Amino acid sequence: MATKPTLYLLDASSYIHRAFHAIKNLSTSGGVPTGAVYGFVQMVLKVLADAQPEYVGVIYDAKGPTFRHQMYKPYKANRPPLDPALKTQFPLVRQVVTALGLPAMEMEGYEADDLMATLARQAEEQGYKVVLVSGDKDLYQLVDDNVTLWDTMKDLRYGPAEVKDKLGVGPERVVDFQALTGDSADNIPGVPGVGPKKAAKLLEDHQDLEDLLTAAPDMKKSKMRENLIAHADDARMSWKLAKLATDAPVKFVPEAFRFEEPDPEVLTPVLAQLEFSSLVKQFAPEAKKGEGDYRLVTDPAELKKIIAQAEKKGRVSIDTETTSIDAMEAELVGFSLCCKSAEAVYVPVGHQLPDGEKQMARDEALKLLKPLCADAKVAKVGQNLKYDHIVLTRAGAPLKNIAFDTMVASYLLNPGKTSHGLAAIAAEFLGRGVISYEEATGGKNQSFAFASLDQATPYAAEDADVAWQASEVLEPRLEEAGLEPLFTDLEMPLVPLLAQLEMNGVKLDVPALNDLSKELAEQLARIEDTCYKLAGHKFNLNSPSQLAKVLFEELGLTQVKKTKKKTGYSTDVTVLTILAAEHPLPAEVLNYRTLTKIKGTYVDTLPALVHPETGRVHTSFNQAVTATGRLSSSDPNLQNIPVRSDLGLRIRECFVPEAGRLMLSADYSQIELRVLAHLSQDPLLLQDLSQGLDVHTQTASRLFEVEPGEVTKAMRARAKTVNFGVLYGMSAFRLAREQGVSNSEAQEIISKYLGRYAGIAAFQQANLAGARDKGYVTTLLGRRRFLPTINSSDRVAREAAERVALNTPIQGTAADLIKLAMLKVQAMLDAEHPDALMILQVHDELVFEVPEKQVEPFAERVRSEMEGVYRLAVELKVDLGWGANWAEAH
DNA sequence: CGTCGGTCGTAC
DNA sequence: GACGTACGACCGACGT
Repeated sequence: MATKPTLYLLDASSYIHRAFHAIKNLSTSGGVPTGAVYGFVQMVLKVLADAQPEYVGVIYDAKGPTFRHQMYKPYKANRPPLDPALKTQFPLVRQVVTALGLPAMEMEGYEADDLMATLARQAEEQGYKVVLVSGDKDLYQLVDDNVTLWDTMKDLRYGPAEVKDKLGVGPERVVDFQALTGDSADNIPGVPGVGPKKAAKLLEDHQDLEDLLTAAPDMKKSKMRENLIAHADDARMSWKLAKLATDAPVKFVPEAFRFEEPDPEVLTPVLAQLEFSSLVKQFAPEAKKGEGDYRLVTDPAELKKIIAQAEKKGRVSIDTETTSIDAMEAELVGFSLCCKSAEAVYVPVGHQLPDGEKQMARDEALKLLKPLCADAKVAKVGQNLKYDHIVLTRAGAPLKNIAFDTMVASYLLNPGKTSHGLAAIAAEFLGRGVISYEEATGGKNQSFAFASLDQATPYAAEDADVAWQASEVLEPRLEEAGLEPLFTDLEMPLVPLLAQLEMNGVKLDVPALNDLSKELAEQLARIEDTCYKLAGHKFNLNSPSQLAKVLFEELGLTQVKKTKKKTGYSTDVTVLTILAAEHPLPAEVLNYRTLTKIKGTYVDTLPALVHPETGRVHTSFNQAVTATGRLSSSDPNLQNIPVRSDLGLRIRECFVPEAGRLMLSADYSQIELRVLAHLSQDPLLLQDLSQGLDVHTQTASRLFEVEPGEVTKAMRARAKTVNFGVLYGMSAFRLAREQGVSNSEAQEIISKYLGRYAGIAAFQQANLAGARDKGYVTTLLGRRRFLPTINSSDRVAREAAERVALNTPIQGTAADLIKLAMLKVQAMLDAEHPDALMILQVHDELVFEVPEKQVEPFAERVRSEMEGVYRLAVELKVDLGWGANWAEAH
C-alpha cells in the first residue's frame, strides 16, 4: 500500500508573532522593520527543505473580528494594541508568500486555527496525513494518529503520546483542559485556581468537562469545589472558545494545495526589496547568472565593429580583467565592453592559453580601444571605475568622461550598506546573481591570466553587462532621492581625481625608516627583558590574555574593568595607566605597546609597500566605504599616520618630496565647529569663530562663568572635551568618565552648555525630529544616511542612532566640503601649477608636493580655493605649512 | 593553513 | 550600556 500523502499547514500568525519578538533589530536601510518577515521566511524555508512537502498551505487569521468575538465580547480584549512595527509586516509576509508561490487561505470571521482544523479533518477523511506547523498550543486538540503538530522553532513534533506527556491529558481532552485552565493572553476565564496540573488531575478522574462539572457538587468541600460550581458557566463558555471550528466554510481540494518550486525571477526582487541579501543569494545565483549574449572576441575586425557601435551609442560599459586587485600592480589580461542590455563581449589579451587557442595581441587591442577610452563624447559606465581607469592609464589608454560608477551610485543611495560590490548591486537592483570570481578562475587567489577563455568570457562579459543594466536602474533612483547633483557634480568627478592621487603616490625616506626600525628594536629588546624580570617569567607581551593573567592572577593587581565582550579583564591604556601606581610592569607594557604599534604598523610595514617602478607608496582612497561620506584609505592606510607623539613625528619626517620639491600641507581649521556654527546658526558660536576667538576658551568662560582672561588651562581642556562631545552626540556618562566628574555633574555641564548655546540645542532637536520623521539625516550637499533604529523600542539601539543623527550632518558636511575643495584645487593645479601634485587627503587636510620655487604663490592659491569652496555663515579658514617633509609641513 | 571574532591603538 | 568615522596588527579559537 502506498504511503499516505502529507499535507503541511503553516500557521502564519503564530510564526509572525514569535519571530517579531525573537528578531527585534532587523530592518531595511529605509527603516522598514522586517524581523518578523525574516523569521517567518526562515520557518517556511526550513519546512520546505526538511519536509519537501507535496501539499502545503499557509493559513492566515481573518483581518477583522471572528465568531468568538460575537460569542464572547471580552475575547482577546486585554491584548495591547498591535505594535506598529509588527502591523506593517503582515502585508510584507503576504507578499513573500505570494512570491514563493505558496497556496494560502484566509476566511472572514475565522482564525487560522479554525481553518487548519477544518482542513485537517477534511484532508484526513480523504486519506491524507496532516502536519500542522505552528507553535500554538490551541492546536494540540487536533492531534491524532494522522495529524501531528510541528513546532519548528523548538523542533518538536507532537503526536498523541507527546501531547499527553506535555499536558497530562490526551488530545481528545485538550479542549476540556483549556476550558478549565483558561488563557490569560486571549482573556479566556477558565476556572480560578485551576492550573495545568490540577486540570490534568481532574480530567483523569472524570470523562470530560461536563461530567466534571456535574459531579462537582458531590466533591468534598474545598475551595476547588466552590470554584467549579461558581464558575461552571465560565468553564462552559471557555470550552466553546477553545474548541476549534471544524465546519468553517472552506473546502480541501488537494490540487489547490500542491506545492510548486518558487520561481526565482518572481521571488528574488521581493527578497531584494526586503534586503534579505543572504536569501537573495540563495535563490538568485542560479536564476539568471551568466545569462546573456556573451561573446568571446579575438578578431580585430570584430572589435572594431563593437567599438563603432559604442561610439554611435555615446555610452559604453567597460570592465578590465587583470592579474591583481591592486590597481597599481595589475597587468591587463582582458577587457569587456557592453553598450546594450544583455549583450557584451570579452576581449582576452593576456591569458596563459593552451596551444591552439588564440587571443588578441595586447598592443593591437589597446590601440583599437584607446580612441574609445579617450573619446569624451562617449560616457563611460562601470563598477569601481577608479580601478579600471588606473589600469588603463598605466596601459596607455586613460578614460575620459567617467560618467557612471555603479559602486558610487549604490553608495550614495545608501552609504550604510556593508557592500557595494557588483554581486550585491546585481542582487539588490536587478534581482539576479553573477558568476563569482572563484567560479571563473577556479580559486580565490588564482590569477585571472590562468582562467580558461570559456570560463572567463561569461564572467567578464557579465560584469560589463550587469554594470550597464544596473546603471539604468540606479540613475532614476538617484534622481528620485535628489542625489543626482551630488553624484554628477561631486562624486563622479572625484573618481579620476582619486585615481590621480593614488597614481601620484608619496615618497618615503626608506633608509631613515630602516634606521628607526633598528633603534626601536633595541629599545624593545630592553623593555621586553625588564617586563619578563618584573613578571618573573617570559610571556607573550602582545597577547592581552597572557598579560591579563600575569597582571591579575600572578601579581594580583586590581581588576579595573572587563573587556567589552566580557571575555576577560581589560588591559587597555586606561587600565594600565591606573595600574602604573601599583606596580612598575604596567608602565613598561604601555611603553612596549606604543613602540611595537609604531614599529609594526608603520616603520616596518611602509617600506614593504614601496612600488618597485615608481619608488613611491600608493595608497587606495576608497570612495564607497564610510557611512558619513568621508573617504577612507587602505593598503596602506595613510590617514592614521601618527602625529601627536614625538615618535609619530619621526614617522612623518619619513614622508618626503622628490629633490627640488617641498611638502605642503593645507588643513581646514576647526572645520567641524564651523560646520556646526553654519548648520545651527548659533549666535555665540558664529560670533566666536568670525571674530577669530579661541572657541574652547570662550566655551570655558561660559561654562565656568569667568572672564575669558581668567580661563585656566584645565578649564579650557574640559571645555574642549565638551565641544567635541557636542560634535559626537555626547552622553553624560561619557563626559563624566572623560572629565572625572560624577554623572550628575556631567549632566549639569551639558544642560548649561545647551542653555547657553541655544542655537545648538535647537539644531539638535530639529535634527532629531527630522531623523525620526524621515528615517534619515542629510548633509549640506544632500548626502543621506539612513537610521533604521532611530524609532526603535530598543533604547540602546535608538540612542546610538540619535548620536549618529547628531554627528553625521556635521562630519558628512565637512566631508562634502573637502571633496568639493579637492575638485577646485585640482582644477587650479591643472590650469596654473601643472608641476604640483596632490598626494594625500586626511579628512580636513590636503597634502601636496610642489616645486620649491612655486611654493609661496601656490600655497596662497590653495588657500583661496579651499577657503572659497562654499559660502557658509562663517568663513572657512585654512592653515598652511611647508617643509622638507610631512612633519615640517605642519 | 586560512578565516574570523576579539582586543587594542592610530588618525580626524 | 552609555560621544562620531575609519584601518589594521596581533592573538587565539575554529575549521579544513
